Amino acid sequence: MKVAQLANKLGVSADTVRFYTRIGLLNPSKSPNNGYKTFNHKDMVRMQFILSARNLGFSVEDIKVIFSKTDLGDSACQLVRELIKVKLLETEQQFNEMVQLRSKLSKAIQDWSQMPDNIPTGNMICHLIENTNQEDIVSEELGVPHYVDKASMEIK
Amino acid sequence: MKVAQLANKLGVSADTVRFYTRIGLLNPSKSPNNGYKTFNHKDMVRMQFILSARNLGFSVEDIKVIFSKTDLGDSACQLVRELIKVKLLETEQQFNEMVQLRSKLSKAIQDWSQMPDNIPTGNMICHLIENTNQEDIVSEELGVPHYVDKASMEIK
DNA sequence: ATAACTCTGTGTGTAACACACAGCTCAAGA
DNA sequence: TCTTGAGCTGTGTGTTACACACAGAGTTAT
Repeated sequence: MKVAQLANKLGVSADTVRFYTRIGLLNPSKSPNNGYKTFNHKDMVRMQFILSARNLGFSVEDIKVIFSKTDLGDSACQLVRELIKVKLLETEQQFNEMVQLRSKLSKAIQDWSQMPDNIPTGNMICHLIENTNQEDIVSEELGVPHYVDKASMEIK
Repeated sequence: MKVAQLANKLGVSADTVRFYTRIGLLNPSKSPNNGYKTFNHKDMVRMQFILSARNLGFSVEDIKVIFSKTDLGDSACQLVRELIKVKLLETEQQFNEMVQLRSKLSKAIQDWSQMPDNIPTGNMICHLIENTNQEDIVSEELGVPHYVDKASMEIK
């Protein structure tokens, strides 16, 4: 199999396949006559693994570390279990940030619909943004963030 | 005010101030004797605006566009209102992806705790990851994604 | 043979900074 | 006055996971 064939088969771009090869995640053999990369079944399994892991949020670096074990014949299961726990924590954090940002945005859209269009002055560039943030600071100081979506905090 | 003074005052790094200057968001004057950047009150207002806008999720590019209006003395309010609507849509999308990822991760952690540590074979690198994704594909085909957190879909 | 297409490696761009570095400036102490 | 140490400067590179561009070589169909 050549680059484009593997890429089509797995629904990714040829550039993606080249990228993973370039950084050493894939090691296809090279055709002796034209130098083209040649992928066999094991390479495809490897590529599928990469895509599955990326799908679960593993970074390319994570995958490198995983391969460094499995390429020695060792099980990566324990490592994978540890990595995914870290991933979940990171995701939780990002999730919370998204919730806050989302609330902030929708509140801003509401509030701003009532406010006039002001022209910039020496102290104020766009009062919508500048005043919005004033409020945020006050809220944070009081420990009462706006519009926190409690229901979305639990994992199901 | 010099770089570090402004940075300290607003709680960011000196590199951040230099970065915004480098890309043209800030235009401090230069001290004629030593070439140091010199920030006045207007520069500080500008920097505060940048930080507030970034806080609301505006990109540096967005801010450039906003300044291109306000620097001509025009109101940016309407533009800002439009930009934030786009931002909210993007955030919604990312939020949904986070929810799905989070569910996927926590489900994987649960499922994997029961599964053995296998050694890689020619067709399987880490059965945890490879089997997990099989399930995902099935779910998507059936249109029944795992563990979607309905409560977190509404904006409050 | 020629056109039309695919493949190759390599280099650059993306977002928003962080970090490094060589060299200049400056205030203070000995 | 000299030195020391801190702070400043611009510029270059690294970060993530690819996408895109490009010149040149290989392949396929007519």
